[in-house]
Amino acid sequence: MPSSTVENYLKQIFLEQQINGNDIVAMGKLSERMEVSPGTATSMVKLLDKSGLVNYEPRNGSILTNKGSEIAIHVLRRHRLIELFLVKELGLDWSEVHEEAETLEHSISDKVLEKIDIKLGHPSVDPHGDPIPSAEGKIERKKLVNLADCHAGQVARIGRILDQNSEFLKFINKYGIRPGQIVEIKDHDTIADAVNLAPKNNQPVTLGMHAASKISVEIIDKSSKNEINKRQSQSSNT
Amino acid sequence: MPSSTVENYLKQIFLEQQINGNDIVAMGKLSERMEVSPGTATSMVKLLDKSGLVNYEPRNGSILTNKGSEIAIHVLRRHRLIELFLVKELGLDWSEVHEEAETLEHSISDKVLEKIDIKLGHPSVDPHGDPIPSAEGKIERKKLVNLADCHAGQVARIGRILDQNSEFLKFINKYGIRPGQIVEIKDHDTIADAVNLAPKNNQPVTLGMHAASKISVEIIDKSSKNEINKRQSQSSNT
DNA sequence: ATTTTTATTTTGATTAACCAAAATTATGTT
DNA sequence: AACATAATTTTGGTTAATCAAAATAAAAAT
Repeated sequence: MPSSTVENYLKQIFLEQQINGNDIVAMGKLSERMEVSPGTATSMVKLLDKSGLVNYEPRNGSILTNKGSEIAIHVLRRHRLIELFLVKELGLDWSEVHEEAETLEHSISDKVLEKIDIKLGHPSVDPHGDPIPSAEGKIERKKLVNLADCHAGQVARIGRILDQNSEFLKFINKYGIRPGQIVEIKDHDTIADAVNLAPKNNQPVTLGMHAASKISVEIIDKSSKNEINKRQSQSSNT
Repeated sequence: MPSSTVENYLKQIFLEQQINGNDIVAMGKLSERMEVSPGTATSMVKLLDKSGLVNYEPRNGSILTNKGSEIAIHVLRRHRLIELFLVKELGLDWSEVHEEAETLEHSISDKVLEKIDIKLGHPSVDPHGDPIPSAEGKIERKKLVNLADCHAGQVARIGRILDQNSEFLKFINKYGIRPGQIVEIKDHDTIADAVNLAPKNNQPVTLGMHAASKISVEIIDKSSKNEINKRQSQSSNT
């Protein structure tokens, strides 16, 4: 049974792989994510390699094995189900559940986890819009696009909020912008550096491009002129 | 912030004090409860003494300070609220929640704990009938009596089940014997070495004296069989 | 009052995680 | 190519929690 430290290393490697296209993860990046000294990360990764959880290439970095990946995904499942549970069942604010889940993800048994999963009706996304892996480890991956790259006339579903900042979350939530919500892009003005969007059943709201770039969406209706989406939507946290 | 190891030491000392009349706890007893070698317990207790959580008398034993007691009670509150939550909200069986709570009691934040407390309606006993300390650390202490010492005609509320054995719990549960349940003692026969009791809305059951001694109750009506008992309202706590 | 038994403490070692700082190797720049 | 910079690994050391086995002290039995 992996310690919670080991689980965290695997999780961080996994998350980093997610945004770098499954490339090998540099020791610097890992030690930064884990908030430990580089030397510590090195010796840890050697141990993980020895137990067959990562492949470690000295002077280069490390990448998860299947076994390591499985564990990481399971941790992520726990984390995200717990987050949703805390919001939906216990009424915590979505801005505060991340920290809570950070510790609970290592102490909840599979038995309790599955009860939670049932109670929530086998949900597929957590309160930040991050996908919840299935019990079998499958992650439903949607092609998300940055809101700042959308065009006027498009209809989209809010996917993920990339900024976990509590103030930001409260702000957008107030205007009806939250994962799952359908919105229509009313206007995208490069000169004004702003996007105007109307969440269904809500007043339209105008966001500056910087704020818009913290929100990634899934395009439902491409009905406007077609262009290439350049900005990548990346996940910041779990 | 005390480590979960420290929390466990304090909890075990507290529990042992409870049953030995707040006397000093011998190192042997502690090391046995903690399932560590005697030497380990000794060195740990020295540290606890240094941090003002216990008073350690070499060659004699240790006893909690107020500070240590406060922490122990808080851990117990967490443990018991979690147990009840797992049974009531997530539908786990009361025979399996003890183990789960054993780890969760160290990782749940006070914020989440209070949400759970609210959701459960500030309960005062856990699924085994053990009292749940209040947020302020008060423990409601009822005068409980052994079922084996009750007399025919008495009406009592099941208090605690002293045997955590899963089979036993399942058995008595099947016959409606569980904490909070009101029962009437129909017969107490020393010769037959048995007690016959009728849980409200259930068939009467006969228990051998040994089994009966694993159940402690709170006497509600001391009247012997010469009086008509008026029913009082009961809570539907399970 | 000795001896034996039991309880407790000490000693020396181990393991998982960590750090700081020195040594090494790659990378980038002139 | 030679030097400077950045990333990585090594080295030596720390802390919390543990154990086994030796040493000591207290309690019980003879």
